[in-house]
Amino acid sequence: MAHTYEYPRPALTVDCVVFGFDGAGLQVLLIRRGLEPFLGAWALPGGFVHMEEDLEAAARRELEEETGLKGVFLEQLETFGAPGRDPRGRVVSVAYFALVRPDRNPARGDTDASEAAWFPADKLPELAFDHSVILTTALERLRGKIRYQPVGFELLPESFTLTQLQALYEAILGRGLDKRNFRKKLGAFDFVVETQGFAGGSHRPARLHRFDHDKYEALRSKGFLFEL
Amino acid sequence: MAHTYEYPRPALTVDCVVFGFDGAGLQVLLIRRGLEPFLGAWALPGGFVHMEEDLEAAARRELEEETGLKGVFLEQLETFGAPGRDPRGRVVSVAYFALVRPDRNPARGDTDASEAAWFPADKLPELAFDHSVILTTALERLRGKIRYQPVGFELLPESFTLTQLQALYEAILGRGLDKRNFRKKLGAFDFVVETQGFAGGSHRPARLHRFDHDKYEALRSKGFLFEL
DNA sequence: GCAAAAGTGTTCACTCTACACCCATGG
DNA sequence: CCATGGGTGTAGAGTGAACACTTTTGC
Repeated sequence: MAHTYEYPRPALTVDCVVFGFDGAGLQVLLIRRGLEPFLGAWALPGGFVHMEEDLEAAARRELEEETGLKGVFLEQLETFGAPGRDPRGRVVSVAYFALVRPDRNPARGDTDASEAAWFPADKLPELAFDHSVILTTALERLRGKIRYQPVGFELLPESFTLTQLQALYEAILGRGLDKRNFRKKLGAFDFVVETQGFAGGSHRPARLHRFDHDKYEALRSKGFLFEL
Repeated sequence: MAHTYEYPRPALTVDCVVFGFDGAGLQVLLIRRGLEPFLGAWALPGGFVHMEEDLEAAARRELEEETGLKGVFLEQLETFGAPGRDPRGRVVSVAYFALVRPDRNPARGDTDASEAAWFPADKLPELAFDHSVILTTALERLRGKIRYQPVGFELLPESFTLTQLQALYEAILGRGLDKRNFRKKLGAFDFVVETQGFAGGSHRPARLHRFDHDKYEALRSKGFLFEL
């Protein structure tokens, strides 16, 4: 069991593209850098991978340290390793993308620390390093993925109205959808089920629904393909 | 421009899952390891990333060094970094998948060196490290990808018969397709065009076709979605 | 009673699927 | 002339898209 590899090694980081949904538009969680380089610039949350630490675990750890988020949906996106992407030297970054429900979101409305903040996905500031590239990649992935996998539910509260769900799809896909067709298609899948609750407001209350993960898994394992 | 990061760092490698098509089934190119650990075992071609070397460049370099292949279709797959995946210590591997045309394939039928060999994708030997996991991931990705992106052409010669193309799709998707429907759908896309050539054989010659990359790009940029 | 959002069906066009026979060549 | 794979069309079912009005609630 030799201690091999006495070559110089690139440094290894993880970065997270965190998406949220505020009811109207898709949002991205950024942090303000407190260190050089790019001190004061906005950047994706992330940091160095420890020895003996799994990559996804590193992403979750950094996410919690820098934004307080835990237990979110997280999936590997792509690894960015162009020489020169970090002015300090060779740094390779494994990027993840995360989806956060608005109800378990400590950073939302966070004003005491100007360290983490949400930005509309279509109106982002300049970012440190190559983080804009990573972000664009993540957006494309999300747009592609939402069409054939039920990831959208990770951006809504546990129970939601069908109008909210439709607004989410419209925001991500960037185009309007027909209300009756949208609901008809959902009706065909039985993994979106009614709850007993209703949402309030100055108008007719909307029935709340939830995503039934077990029913979805049962269907999917039978070679079922979701498509919206 | 501090020389920061005096932490211990994981070692970084690239590994390539190389797919080929022999006219009947999907194949994977493996190499026999000449070093410990797993000496003599079959493994994915790959190796260490140099400092100052782009990740994809590293994958291409290793591919050429170990199999002689160059200029192939190559795309990043996923990064595997579980602690313990390499008995020598912490090694993180960025996996790529490659598609090679049978006509520019030096390794095919290679018998003098028992170093690289093709295996049917559904009948693989035990592999070193976690390479079986990587391979399974690559297969899933290929199956998913071929349905909405014209990657299949990267596995066929420059010009091919429609029967060959259909056989390829059937091999990857793992089910039979209707000949008339298959050809009807291709006819609707005008990026598969007739050439003047014919394939020989003891029977009626088949018209050769080719993939028109420019026409495809023109369509795709207009928001066109390929689906087979 | 009015403003605001919720909820609900039908028709038409198009796409997908199933299906069987004649054609061109080499031997 | 026969064996082998190449090449072609149609009908019926299913799916996707367009489209407008009634209901329920708070104020």
